[in-house]
This record gives sequence, structure tokens and C-alpha cells, in this order.
Amino acid sequence: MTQPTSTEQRRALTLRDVSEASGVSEMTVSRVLRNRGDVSPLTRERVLQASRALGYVPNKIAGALASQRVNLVGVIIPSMSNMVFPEVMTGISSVLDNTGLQPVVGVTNYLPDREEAVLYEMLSWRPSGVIIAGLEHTAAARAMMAQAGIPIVEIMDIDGQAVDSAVGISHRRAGRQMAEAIIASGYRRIAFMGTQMPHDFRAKKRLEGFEEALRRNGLALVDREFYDGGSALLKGREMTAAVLRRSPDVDFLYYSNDMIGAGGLLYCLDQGIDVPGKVGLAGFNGVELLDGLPRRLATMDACRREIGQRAAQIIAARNETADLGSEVVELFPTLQPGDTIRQF
Amino acid sequence: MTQPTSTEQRRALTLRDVSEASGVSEMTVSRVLRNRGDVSPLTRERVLQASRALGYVPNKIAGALASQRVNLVGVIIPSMSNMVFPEVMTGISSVLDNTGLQPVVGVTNYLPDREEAVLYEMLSWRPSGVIIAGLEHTAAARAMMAQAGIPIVEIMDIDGQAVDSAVGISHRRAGRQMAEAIIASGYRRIAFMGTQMPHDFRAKKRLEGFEEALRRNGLALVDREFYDGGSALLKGREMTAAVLRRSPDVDFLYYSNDMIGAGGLLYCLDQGIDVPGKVGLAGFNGVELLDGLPRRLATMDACRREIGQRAAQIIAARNETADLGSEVVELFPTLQPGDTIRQF
DNA sequence: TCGGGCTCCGTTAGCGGTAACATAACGCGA
DNA sequence: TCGCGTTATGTTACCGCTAACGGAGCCCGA
Repeated sequence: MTQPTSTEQRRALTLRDVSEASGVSEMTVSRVLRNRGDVSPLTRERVLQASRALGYVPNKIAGALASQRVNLVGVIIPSMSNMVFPEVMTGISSVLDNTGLQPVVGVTNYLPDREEAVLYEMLSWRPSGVIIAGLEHTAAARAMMAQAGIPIVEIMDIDGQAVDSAVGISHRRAGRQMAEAIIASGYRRIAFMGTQMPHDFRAKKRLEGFEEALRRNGLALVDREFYDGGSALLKGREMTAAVLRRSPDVDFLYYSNDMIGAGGLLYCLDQGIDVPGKVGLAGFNGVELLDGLPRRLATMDACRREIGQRAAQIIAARNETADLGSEVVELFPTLQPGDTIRQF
Repeated sequence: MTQPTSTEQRRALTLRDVSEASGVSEMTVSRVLRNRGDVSPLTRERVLQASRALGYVPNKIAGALASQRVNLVGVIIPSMSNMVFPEVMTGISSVLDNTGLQPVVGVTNYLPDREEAVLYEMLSWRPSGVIIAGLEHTAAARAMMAQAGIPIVEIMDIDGQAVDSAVGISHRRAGRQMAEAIIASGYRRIAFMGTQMPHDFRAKKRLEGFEEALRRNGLALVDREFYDGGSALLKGREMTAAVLRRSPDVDFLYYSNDMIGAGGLLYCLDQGIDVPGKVGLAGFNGVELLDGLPRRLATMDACRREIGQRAAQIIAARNETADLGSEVVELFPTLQPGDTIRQF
């Protein structure tokens, strides 16, 4: 057997090894493995055979350097643990899978400095594009993106100025829209619960829009509560308990995300509170999880999957056709009233 | 102004640009940017200034090719959407953050062929190590890992033969342990609900261990139900309804994961079923979500975070000290009885 | 029979960094 | 004053692959 055993540690294989094993030049091997250029079926088969027999894995580092092309798309998101970004990723992958491009994820934990670092790291691999959550970034991060010379798509939000392209919804408007629906259903004493995170700009914008609509209707939040870390479902329960204790007369609970909303809903049902008669509830995101709850929480889908898809499409298109310009795509979330807002 | 505006599209910057701008050789610039070798404070400052002014981002592709070192660790997992892998990732990151190494994630959707493809893709970037979920892989994938010449850590499971190192728990034993606890609490008519996925080997092993323990106690599952896709919480409800309808006399529901278990629990509570008096329930994983439920579901934590940490430690250590051998680390999950198993 | 256009494959010259070595400048004790 | 060790910087030769071009061999119509 000339086949080396898997136990002996040998130096990494290169094109040269395959080329020697199959009796053709490195260039021809390269062509075969990339399906590029003309190679006779016979040679092609011989090369593939040799390559497989040796267990050769091409070195993309060298390939990328030589060809000045990297089939990677950087995706920078704040978190992976809530349900929202996995679905964005699904949308991105579903489009990229047909393009030879591949997503690489970086997580920032809602920290601007970390975002900057992750971006720097990604750009140093010279990706074909970057998809990044949000419109708010450090000055350095913005500068890097502007300089990078690759398509950049900022996703989730369109309330602000994009560096290049953007795909998202208006969170300010989403907040307004929810407030209007709540008011239209006759609720007046409304409380808000959300995350403490100072850098969750989208949650902040939703709240701004929400309060603005309240103001326009002569109302204001009667109570508010913020949380930080831990099980969102549990925090939802705890915050809801605290708010209902502190402000027994509230008639609506608006949550900045579905997970704490679900916790609040479970708490209200546990307590035998009449939902939506005495107290109404609403969340945000339209996560799948809600389908399994005893009652369907009112929410607003954030078009997560479509955002991912559209963003990926922009990157892919610009990668094919170099001279395409930037674009801003606004998506429109739909309000899902569920069973926790009074209907007339 | 010699500073180019961000709108004009220029060719990418290289070390040469920084070197010319700061009046030293490319090598010196390289040294400064990597904090390596002796450089006078004055030169250092000049270089940094020029580099920042230009907005230079080093090309890691070239760097990696030249230095034969890539600070990336491939992490290959089946899914990102359930709660288990994000926590593994957290464990991995917490360790890698102190090492200059960086995780890169690939997702396989429980598809062996896709796993093979993802692995191939990752190895082609010549990472410093690979962390991969499970012990079951295609023959080609195993061969690639054996050949790669880098540390490989298979995580989550230790019931089987590792290619190199492994960190995980025995799912077979976890299944047995849960069955024994259930039987000890006096339950006898036990049903199982889980995923349909043929390639979720760990769920399969848990079920095998579970059934084995039942058999040893003269018992057998009285019913079973499988699901596929959709909201796990909802599926848990639906399957539970189906099982209780079909087999009204079951007294225990064993779920292959916490999410469907939570759905089942919510369903039972909705129906006013006495839990754990008439029917007991248990899941698997110990996900944080359970904390917010009306009642605490019995479960078993899978040591997810620690698995991530230990795996990352192995990679990091082998990266520092080349001649370390492979190791297999077994972790031991603890049973959390919660409120859904009768206590005596 | 010859030229021109295929098909197939090889050669050459980098891609943008870094390892390793070479070298200049300097201080300092003998 | 010389020689040697340090420190700071430059030079050279790749890393493994691919773009671009070149050329041999062949078929085929004129």
C-alpha cells in the first residue's frame, strides 16, 4: 500500500502532490478541481481519482490570494440566543446557497466596540460583502465599511442613514402602529416592559414611536420596567408581577419582545387575570414560539426571514454585476392581533 | 486634502501603501501591526498613525499564507435554532476569547452530507482546530479529520469512537438514568415523544438507554410519537394531545427535548390534568426557558456550556503545545426533578 | 497541402504578506 | 581605538494557488 496511514503525521498536501500523483501539471489539477477551463474527460477523471485517493483538500487561503476572490459574506449580528437572528440567517442562507457565496457570522452582544472589532476582523479576510445589523456604528466602523470597496447591507432597521444599502423595517413606525391599535381597542392605561440594553437601538426606536403615538392621543405610559440578562420568559413574569403590583390599574402591557411578552402572558393566565378583557398584552417579533402558548400573543412580525433574503440578494447581485448601485428596501411588518387585544 | 474621499473607489490598500506613507519598509510596518519584534517607539508611532490615517486593514489571507497560521477554529453544529448550541458557542467563545483564536460556525441541519461539505469547506481554510458535534460522520468526513493534522474535538456525545478528542456526556446513560428516576417514582405506563430526524443520534441514544432501562424493569413504552419541523412548543402540545387521546391511561410523558416538553406541560395544565399526580413529564437539556414556565419541567442538563469550554480548552492547549495527545472528557449531567415528577 | 481555429495543457509571474537572515547604527568596556 | 553585543531596520525567498498567456497537436475546408 502506498496509501499513507492516517496515524502518521505528514506535511499538508498541495496541488503539487496531486499533480505528481496524476501525471499532469498543477494548473490542470487546479482547473479540474474548480471545474474551470477545458480539460479532457480522461485527464479529469485521473485527477479526481488521485485527489480523492490522497484526501487532498484545496487551500483556499492560497486560492483566494491568487484569485483575489473570497466567496465569503460576513454577517454581523448582536446576538444568536434570541429567536430573531437565527431566522435572519435562514433567510440569508436560503439565498446564498445558490450563489457559491457563504455566510460567516460574527456576534457583537450589542457592544459597539465589539462590533467594530468583529468588523475589522471580517474585513481582514476580504469578504465579498458584509451584512450587518443596525444603522448605528462607531465612526471607525462606518469608515471601514465605506472604504471596504465591497457591498455592505445594513439590516433590520431603516430609520437612519445607511452607509451603503439597507433592508429593514421602520421600528419607529412599528411602535406607532402598535400604539394606535391598542388605543383603538379602548385601552388607556398602558405600561411598557423591555430590555435595559442601551445599544438596542431598534427596541429604543419602537418605544419612541410608541410613546409618540400615545402623546398624540393625549396619553402617556403609566409605568415601565426594564430587565437585563437571565431567562427572558422568567423576566417577563417577574416584570409583569412587579408592574401589576405597582400599578394595579394598568389595562395594557406592551413588551419590547415576544419572549418577555410570553412570560407576562403566562403570568396573567396563572393569576386568573382576564386577558384581554381586563388587561391586554402585545409583544414584538412574531416568533414561532408563540404558536404553542395557551393564547396567541398580539405581536408584529419583523419580516426577519425576508430581510435576510433581500440582503443576501443585494450582495449576490452586486457580486455578479459590479456596477450596481446601493439601494434601501423598506419592508412592512403586519400586526398580528392574536388573542390578547380586545376585538370589536 | 490628500485624503481620498470615501466615495471614490480605489484599489485596496496594502502594506506598501502604509510603508510609503510612513517612510519605513513593509517589514517594519508588518512588525508594528503585529506587535512583534523590536521597533523603536518613534517609528512605531509613525506607522500606526499612517495606518490609521489611511484606514488600512491588514490582509489576513496573505498573512495566513505566509505564516502558515490561521487563528480560526471551525465549529460544526447541526442547528442554531434550538437553545442548545448557542450555549455551547458561549462556552467556546468564553475560552477562545483569551487565546487569539476565533470560532467560525458552520451549520449542518442534521444532514451528514452537508456536514461533510461544511467540514471540507472549513478545512480548506486551514483552521487551527475543529470542534464538531457528534461522533457519527460520513467515512469521507472521518478521513478528512484524521488527515487534517489539526486538533479535532467531537462534542456532546461520548458513546462511540472519537477521531481524535471528545468532550460530552453519555446520552445512553442519561436516558437510562431518567427512566430509572421515573420508574422509582412509581410511574409505569410511559410514552415517548421526540423528533423524527434520523440523524439526531444523540436523541436516538437517549431513547435507547431509556428503553433499555424500562426493559430491565419489565416495562416497555406504551406509546410514542414523532414530529418534524414547525414550532416545537406547538408540536409538543399537539403530540401530547394525540398521545393522551390514543392512550388515555399513560401516566408519564418523556420528551426528547425541553421545548416539546414545555408544550406538553402547557397542554396538560390547560386541560386541568393533575401534574405530576396523574401524569408526570420530563424533558431533556435544562434550557433556561423552562424557568419561566408555570411549573418547572423535570429535565437533565446536558452540560452544554461546559462542553463548549472544555472543547475550546483542548484546542487552545494543543495549539500552544504541539505534542499533546488526544483526550476524551466525560461530563455528567444532573437530573433536575422540577415539579413534574412525583416526589416521595 | 496548408493555414487557421479549435481543444487541451503547460509556463510564468505574481497575489500580499511573513520567516529567516543580513545589515546598519550604536554604546561600551578593555 | 577596536571589537563585540544589542537594537532597529531592511532584504530575500517563499507560502500555495490562479490569471494570463503560450504552444503543441489535431481536424477540416479550400
